[in-house]
Amino acid sequence: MRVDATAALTASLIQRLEARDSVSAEEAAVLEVSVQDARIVQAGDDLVSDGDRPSNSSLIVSGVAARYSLLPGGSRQITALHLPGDFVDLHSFLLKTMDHGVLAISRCRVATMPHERLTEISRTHPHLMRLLWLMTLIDGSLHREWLVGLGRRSAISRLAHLLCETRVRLDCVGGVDADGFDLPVTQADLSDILGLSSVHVNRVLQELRGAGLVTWRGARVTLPDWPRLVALAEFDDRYLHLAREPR
Amino acid sequence: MRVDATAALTASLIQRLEARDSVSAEEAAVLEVSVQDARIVQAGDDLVSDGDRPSNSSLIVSGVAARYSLLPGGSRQITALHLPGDFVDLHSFLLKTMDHGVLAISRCRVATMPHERLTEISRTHPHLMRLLWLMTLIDGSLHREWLVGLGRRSAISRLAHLLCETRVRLDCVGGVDADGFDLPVTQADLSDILGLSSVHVNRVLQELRGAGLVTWRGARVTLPDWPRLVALAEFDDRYLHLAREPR
DNA sequence: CGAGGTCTTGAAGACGATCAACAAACGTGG
DNA sequence: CCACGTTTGTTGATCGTCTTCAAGACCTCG
Repeated sequence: MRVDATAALTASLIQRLEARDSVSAEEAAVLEVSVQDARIVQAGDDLVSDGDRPSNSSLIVSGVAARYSLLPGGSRQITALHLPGDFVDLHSFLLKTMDHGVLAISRCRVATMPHERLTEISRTHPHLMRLLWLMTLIDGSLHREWLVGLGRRSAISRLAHLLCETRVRLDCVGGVDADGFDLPVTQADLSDILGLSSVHVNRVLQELRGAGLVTWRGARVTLPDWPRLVALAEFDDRYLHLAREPR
Repeated sequence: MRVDATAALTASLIQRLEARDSVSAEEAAVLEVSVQDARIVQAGDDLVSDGDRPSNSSLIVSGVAARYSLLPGGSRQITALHLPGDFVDLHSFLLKTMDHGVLAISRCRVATMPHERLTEISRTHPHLMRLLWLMTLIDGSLHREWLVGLGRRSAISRLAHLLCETRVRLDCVGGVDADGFDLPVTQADLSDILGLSSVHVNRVLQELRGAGLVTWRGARVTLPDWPRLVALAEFDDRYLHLAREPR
């Protein structure tokens, strides 16, 4: 399904890049003309599937998506959560073959950039290309932080950490207001992110609610006591690399 | 400490790159002149520390290193194991500040490439730069596979998987012979890789030994029944992206 | 030969999984 | 707008994997 490209598709992407370095008008223009083809992906559908060899990379314009791997036994592990402005499969530009899938957690508006344009950018706009590289490096940094969580954090602090991380990431693209933010993720999804059973996610979430650290009704999340949540999560946002500096 | 650069410092790196795409003579030469300054790092010492802002990136010439994060409570999670030919902190080129440390697990020979040379390569040799980007993307791919392991695999299959992965990766750089390979990693190190206690690693390792899947004396590892080990680990090497194709 | 690190073993207990049943919320069509 | 079916969330009981604590054996290397 196609939709009109009314609003700038690259707005959130550029916001993300601008949080790390300055983007010249020319670079912004290059992105603008390279990112096209907005489409809607329904919740539960794959943006890209395991084994695909995409000829373009997908940029989330709105909605939430997740990278996931399925094990032979049927269990699922989500390895990343992607928000507006994220290039979910930028790595397929060089990796060529997808070794995991990406699915829409909520209804997503998705735009694409052809891989030939990326090759071209690598020849003509080295700095812009370094910024795109940087985005994949930050993905890696998130992966490492999740590894620390899965390996060494308790269930409750893992969940608290995810909420802290998501709040900060959403804040970058204007997804947070005074009341909190929308996170259209089920407890079953959460369990596949956190490496827990959905029953345990439910119990741990109730603990956080009981402690007055989280409210979560429908998709609406509020974090009434940020400092205590950060302390419980041992959250330190350095790994998000939010400093603006020449790259 | 400095050592003479007798053998080519970039041999393993180029071997790794050549496993994914062809490297032109000129590109190899660029790497050769950019990678310098071989030094020895003793086992247990940091190659790079959390918080550092390196002005060059470190390439492992020989030995084994690990990326790790320390939690406030003192526990440690290892997020990657690095072998000869790995650029352990290539990402610091763009991330600028290290958000984790890299330590020598065994005595390592380490060479470095200045970040200015990387910037230069990004301007003058876009294809070579894409290959370096690719190396960081493969790191990310390994991170995701480890996430799947920590989140969804049992202790025994996690350990089996690590052994499969390490065998294949070492094989790429000629680190495997008919008898097996050297993996100078203690059970305590293993426990920080696998997110387990060292006691449990010991027990699980004995299970693998008992099943005739692994022998491990000192640093020497052999895997007498590869097919059964692969099956137990549910190991599928696609995520290592070992196909040679234009990138 | 001694000393520190590494490996091994046992016992007890915690954290989270699994199974099962039910309640609540949601969305879809009548 | 309500009825209905399906998905999502909640609760209880039981079970298993892995942790923790502790002590002793083994090795390796100065």
